[in-house]
Amino acid sequence: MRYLRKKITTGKAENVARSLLGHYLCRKTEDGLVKGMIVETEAYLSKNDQACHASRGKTRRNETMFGEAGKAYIYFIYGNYYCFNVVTGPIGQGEAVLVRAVEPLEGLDLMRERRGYPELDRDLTNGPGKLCQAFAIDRTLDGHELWQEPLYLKENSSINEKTEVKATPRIGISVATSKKLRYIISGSNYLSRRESLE
DNA sequence: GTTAAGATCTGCT
DNA sequence: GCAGATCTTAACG
Repeated sequence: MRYLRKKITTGKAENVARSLLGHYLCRKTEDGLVKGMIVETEAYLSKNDQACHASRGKTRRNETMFGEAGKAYIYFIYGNYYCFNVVTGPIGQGEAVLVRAVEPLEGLDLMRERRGYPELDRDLTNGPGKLCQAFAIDRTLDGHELWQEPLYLKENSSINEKTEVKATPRIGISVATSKKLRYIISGSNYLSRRESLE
């Protein structure tokens, strides 16, 4: 298994959001390795997207969003939680993909410890704040290059060609709610919301 | 300096 | 299904 080719994280956020599904997110700390498969993402565009942090220009918080594709954009929200994004656009563009949920694969015990031993394994990582807790991701990793340790993307060379991807409205935003920029692996048991019938 | 809102989660009903 | 916790950020004065 190799590191994810950098070009997969480069391009229009909608396309990258779709492409990242099924690949792996890995996190190494001195406590060990944690690994999960990406099952849910959201695209945040730079233009005509009021929900995107970059839509009102560069600030100290969002400046990595305007940086190089393949870097991590991490921000703190609601007084308690971090959200993890992959920057996708060329320098100056301001687009990114929010990783909302992964399926836990390795380091389950470490995730349980960090998450306070939830009853169900899917509660380890089925939400942007939860997966950051399980993966020990915080602002110190903002701007980190995702093709090297200790936080990196790895290729899944055996993604099922028949994997069904669905696009739905994004979650938790109050503007631009009609755009279908949330992408999920249909049928996954590790999504942040139960798949609705559409 | 002050204030209001936020790409969420948890626990309770 | 819904309200409360919690505090950083950015917009405004």
